[in-house]
Amino acid sequence: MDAAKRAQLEQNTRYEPGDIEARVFAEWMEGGYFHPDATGAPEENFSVAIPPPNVTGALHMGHALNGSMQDALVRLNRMRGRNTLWILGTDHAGIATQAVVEKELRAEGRTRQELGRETFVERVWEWKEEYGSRIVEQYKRLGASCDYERERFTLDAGYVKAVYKVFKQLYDKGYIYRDNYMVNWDPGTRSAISDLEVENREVTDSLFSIDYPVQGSDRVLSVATVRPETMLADTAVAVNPEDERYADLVGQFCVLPLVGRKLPIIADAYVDPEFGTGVLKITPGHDMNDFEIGRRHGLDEITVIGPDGLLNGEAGEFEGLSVSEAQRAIAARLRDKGVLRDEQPYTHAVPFSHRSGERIEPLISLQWFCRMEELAAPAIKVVEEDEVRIRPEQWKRVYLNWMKEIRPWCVSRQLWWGHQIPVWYCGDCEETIVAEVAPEKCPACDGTTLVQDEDVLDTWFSSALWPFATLGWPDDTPELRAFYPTSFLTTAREILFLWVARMVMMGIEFPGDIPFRDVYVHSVIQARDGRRMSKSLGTGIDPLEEIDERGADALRFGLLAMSSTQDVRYSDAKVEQGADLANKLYNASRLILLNAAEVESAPRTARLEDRWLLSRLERTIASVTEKLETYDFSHAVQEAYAFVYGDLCDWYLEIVKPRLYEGEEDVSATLLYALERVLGLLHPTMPFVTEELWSFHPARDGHLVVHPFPSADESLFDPDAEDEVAEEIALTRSLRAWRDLVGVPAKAVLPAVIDGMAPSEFVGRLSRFAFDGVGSDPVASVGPVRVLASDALDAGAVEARLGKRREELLAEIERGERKLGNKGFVSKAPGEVVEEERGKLARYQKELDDLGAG
RNA sequence: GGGCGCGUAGCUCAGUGGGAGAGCGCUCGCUUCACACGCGAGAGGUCGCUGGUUCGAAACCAGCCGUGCCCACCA
Repeated sequence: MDAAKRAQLEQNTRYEPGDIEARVFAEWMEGGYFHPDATGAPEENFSVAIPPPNVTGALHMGHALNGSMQDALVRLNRMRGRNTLWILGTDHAGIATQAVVEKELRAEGRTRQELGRETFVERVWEWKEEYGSRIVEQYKRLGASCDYERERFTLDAGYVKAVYKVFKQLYDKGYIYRDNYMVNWDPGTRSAISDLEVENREVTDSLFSIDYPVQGSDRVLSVATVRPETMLADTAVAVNPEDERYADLVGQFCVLPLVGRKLPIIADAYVDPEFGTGVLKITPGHDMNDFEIGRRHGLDEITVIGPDGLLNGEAGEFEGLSVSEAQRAIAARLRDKGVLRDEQPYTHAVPFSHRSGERIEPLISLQWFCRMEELAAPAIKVVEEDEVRIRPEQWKRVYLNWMKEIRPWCVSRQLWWGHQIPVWYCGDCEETIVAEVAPEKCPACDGTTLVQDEDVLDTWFSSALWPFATLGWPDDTPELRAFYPTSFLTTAREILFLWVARMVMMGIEFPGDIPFRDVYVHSVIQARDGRRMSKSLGTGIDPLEEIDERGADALRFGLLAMSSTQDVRYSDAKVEQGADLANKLYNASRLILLNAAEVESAPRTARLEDRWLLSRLERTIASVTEKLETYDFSHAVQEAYAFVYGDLCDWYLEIVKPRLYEGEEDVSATLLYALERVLGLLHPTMPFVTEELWSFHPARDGHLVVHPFPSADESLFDPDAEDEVAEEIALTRSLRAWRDLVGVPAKAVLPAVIDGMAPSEFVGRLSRFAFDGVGSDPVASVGPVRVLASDALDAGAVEARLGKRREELLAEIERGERKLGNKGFVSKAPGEVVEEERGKLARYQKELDDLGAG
């Protein structure tokens, strides 16, 4: 350590992450540590594809947690010498990004329609160029060791190539098809959205009962509906085939009130005879179930609600009304006609758009779909057989249940921002051409009036290719050969279906191998009050503010420590704990580095206390490492914390201070060794402070980021030393507690004698007892220690403490005797448990005897 | 309607068959020459309720109460 660095350590008594983090990160980037060569095989390499954040986004706590977990494993493996690649990039996020830019346009008083498609898309690209890199910069603040030189975007040229190739191949296999089908229409974005983008909310509507007269009869069928406005599109009335009440009417007709249309009365098992009157009006144009019933029975499909959410020309006099206006108007008309039999409040689940928040309008429209059964089959198999391991285990079942009931995926979106569907229609001969690149002319008629499909693909269609498209697929790139399949994926459970499942399917279908070996589904960090962290609720906590305030290491430690298999509330205390740990490491390092003799960092085992520390250290390394490897981040970091605070700082450093100040070589070597290993152990989770401290370490031969990760040295495990020192520590604590409870002045050194073998020197020093046996009569016992009378002792307090201890012991002895007096316990409990109980009883009995009768 | 969780110290959470733990907060004592973002000590819990299994239950089983999330085509 040169003089300047030494002065730096001497002067600053606190760890200040602010400037250090930026400097250390710059050193990593300069060193090129995050940019591996594309060499080696995937089995020996380590690679991760980051869940790509939306370009519209800013780093939120979900990213920060997810990033902390990935970085911990990426750094661990990089330190282990594996060729390690962490790919990052952003997602074009069709709807979300288009919405942001449209909002900007609105503020200028313009619309995207005024601009036209081409200009609008250019405008979104400009927006992306200006703001799209913000989130990547924010990942750097977190310390994420991604390969920033291999950044990808789901709309960059190579990616488009991959998407088009996939579309074409799926089309050629017959999986992708175009059909008039009922979709979830979002009037807010005026686009179809997939089932997964729909969220159901509890809503209280009115349940109307409307009388439909049976033709040529005076009977009426009363039907219940929450959507009378769709009755204009009714094309049948259905009853359950088993329902005897209506058996005679099946095959006859009703008359649709207000419209006068003849509606066949059909029988379909979907109808629940128990619900309402057991009669269901069928509106194939505006209800998902009715649509399916309609297709089964060959019913007409009438559309009365347009894509704008307004009633169309089919609605006659109601044309132009909004859905809710139409509902009121129609209900009023039905009331006038005396056919509105009943109206009741009714609470049920109603689909809403996850995107716009508007109520979904099921509409029939011409869309592109992808059938999923064939793609799902192998994706089910690999998870069932644990080739792809989903952890925690419960999410494996959730994945499989969903996959086994998979439905066709509506992949087209009526947007402008995204991958425009690679389908062209010939204006001359009506040929449909699906191609990976825009065709020059129609292959059927050589016509050149080709028009590309207006729609774009669902954003998740391109995200599904992420793990391999980012590595250069479909080209046979060195990256693909070296890093695919990737090693693992961390994700929030909300995108298990939306993204993870689809990556598995596409990975198997295209590059021909699973996209990752392990999927770890992490918990969700909620706001401090237990609500969802969300921008719109105002409950979000900004990771960048936390980093500014307490440092990236503190935030990373905090997030990992609070993470769990269940959702948890954000805990400032855990982040604070991380900041405290960084400061503790810094100060422990100061103590060691400024005082150690000039020796080589190495374990020295001549002395008991050193063997104890080394054994504790190596066990901690083994345990923390094992927890990191099994995604148990929370216990990993908390265990490391406990070692640093407890074993290392509270005990070992206090025990060896005299030796350290003397510049003794054994303790210097051991401390340098322990520090080196602790910094390495903590580097994956707290990279900045550990890298910074490493820069002061005499053993340093390069950056810690590529220093070998410590591997537990079992030859240093020493159970005897651990037991022996643990006992001495326990004795020290009892002595300190006794002093405190008896109210001995803090500085007073109490004379005492001790039974049996003399304990280590530190017991007396750290408890401020002098075991030299001079003084008067013993006045109290603490374990094997006889405290002698002295001026510092208050006789009354000593007596009170003695009495209290006696009571405690009597209670313990009673408990032990009761337990050992239980015949069932003695005969059925394992022998060692019984023995342990006997031992405890004997110890308590002895302590009581030593205290005297009082 | 189905599925999955959760209910442990004032707060946030660990603990999954042998004497209740951590961090924060609280109380008391320490300006001890690494750190007052510190050190030492302590108080605080019939482990949601009721039954059951067991020599032994916070943990396993059943029921109930409370609470959260996911999935779902009963109008």
